[in-house]
Amino acid sequence: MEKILIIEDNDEINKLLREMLETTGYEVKSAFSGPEGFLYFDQENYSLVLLDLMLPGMSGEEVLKKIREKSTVPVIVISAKNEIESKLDLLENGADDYITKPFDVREVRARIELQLKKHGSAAGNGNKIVFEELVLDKENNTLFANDAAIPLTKIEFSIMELLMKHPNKIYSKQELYELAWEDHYIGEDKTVNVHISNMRKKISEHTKGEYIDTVWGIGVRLKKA
Amino acid sequence: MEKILIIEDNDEINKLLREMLETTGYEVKSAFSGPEGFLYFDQENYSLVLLDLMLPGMSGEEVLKKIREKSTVPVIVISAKNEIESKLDLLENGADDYITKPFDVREVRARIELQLKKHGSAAGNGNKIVFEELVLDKENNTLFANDAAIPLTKIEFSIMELLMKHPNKIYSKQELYELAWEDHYIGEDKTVNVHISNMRKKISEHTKGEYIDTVWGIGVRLKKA
DNA sequence: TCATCTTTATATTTTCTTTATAATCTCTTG
DNA sequence: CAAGAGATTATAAAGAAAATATAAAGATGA
Repeated sequence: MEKILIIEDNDEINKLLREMLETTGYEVKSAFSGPEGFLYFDQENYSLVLLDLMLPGMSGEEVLKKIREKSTVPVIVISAKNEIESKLDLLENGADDYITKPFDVREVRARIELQLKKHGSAAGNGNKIVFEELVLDKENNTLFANDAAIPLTKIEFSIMELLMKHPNKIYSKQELYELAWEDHYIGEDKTVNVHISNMRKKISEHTKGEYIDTVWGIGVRLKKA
Repeated sequence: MEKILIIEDNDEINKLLREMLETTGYEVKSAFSGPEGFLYFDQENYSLVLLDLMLPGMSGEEVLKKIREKSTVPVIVISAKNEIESKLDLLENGADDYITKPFDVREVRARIELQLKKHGSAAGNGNKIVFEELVLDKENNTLFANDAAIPLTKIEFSIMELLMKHPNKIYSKQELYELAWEDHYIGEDKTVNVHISNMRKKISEHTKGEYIDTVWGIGVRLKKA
């Protein structure tokens, strides 16, 4: 099912959109401030984001910018007529469409469906984890780096899944071993090292920066280049 | 250091409170909607919560109720005079104190300090230690000085952790050696000196004052510049 | 057999310790 | 109170040790 994120601080409008979308058959998450919205966005994969411009905590423009640093998910901006007119450059700054208040819910629905179709419904649904240039696809045991498919073996996938689920968290080799192998650690970090090394080699053929970062004496983590 | 959570959707008021509290020496997290606030609350341990009543997404009353299902953390409600008068029963519903808008920041501070003292400041919290400009993050083995990340090695981290856990306490080199190395002291203070020196160098690139202070003939301690 | 995983062996990198020398402080003494 | 000896600490740089990287050979299992 397609998941849609609504970031809108006005309770009534938020609720209105939410009910319309849920009736239509989407799964909906509501956020009521800029930071809250971005937080949800960062935690899960959404098929589309509805974004108000006037938000407490962080403006819609900022939210859009931060989303665009990470993802190409369709974003539809919603805002008052006068706000949007001065900000038509939003479309250049990463928004895919915009809707002015007051709006007709049917129009909103139509534009959402258009965007979803346009974006090929292929994008971020269910079982994919995204981090910067990397997309881990659970269905195929495959890692995509800038759309280049990198096949991973079972253990490689387990390790990568852990790293990508919690980027920036440092995993000791022991943790990786126990979690990826589901076995007890017996002082064998060498094997882990080999897998890491192999993955680095594969990944770096398709990316600019390095992603698997060694923290000497502690472990490894996923980190932006 | 005490961490305080502000849940207030008005950007200006949020900022005002935040700046006042940070100046006073608290670590502050700002939320701008009800759900966002509760989410933060659920993720970390805070010593105190400042809660507005009129919030998008979830009312202050609801937030308070959900907080009380989980915690006895002191909550100070902030709201407009007329709102609060009709809701004096808040104090019965879990709030520890209330402040009416417009407020004097000094009064807010006084009430916060009162609540913290009352509550014994006991709350065992997460994995960051803060001292002045410095934040030691256990997750990343990293020291932040004014938000600049300073990577520490394993031993450096151990030493810094000790110093930051008990600022102003003087550690002899022997103590540092035995605690950081988990080994017995064999008359070698030179190594400790080198590590201290290296850390000072790294830190001073990002801070104004010196933090690691030598007490001649006794040892070293963490001390504000 | 084939692909994957593990082990082995060696190279590389980073960190830790030692060494050597300079700078700083304390305390004595005139 | 100033000067200087002796002790303590600071720092740079070299050497030793530890941790990790990688290639390639061997083991395992469908």
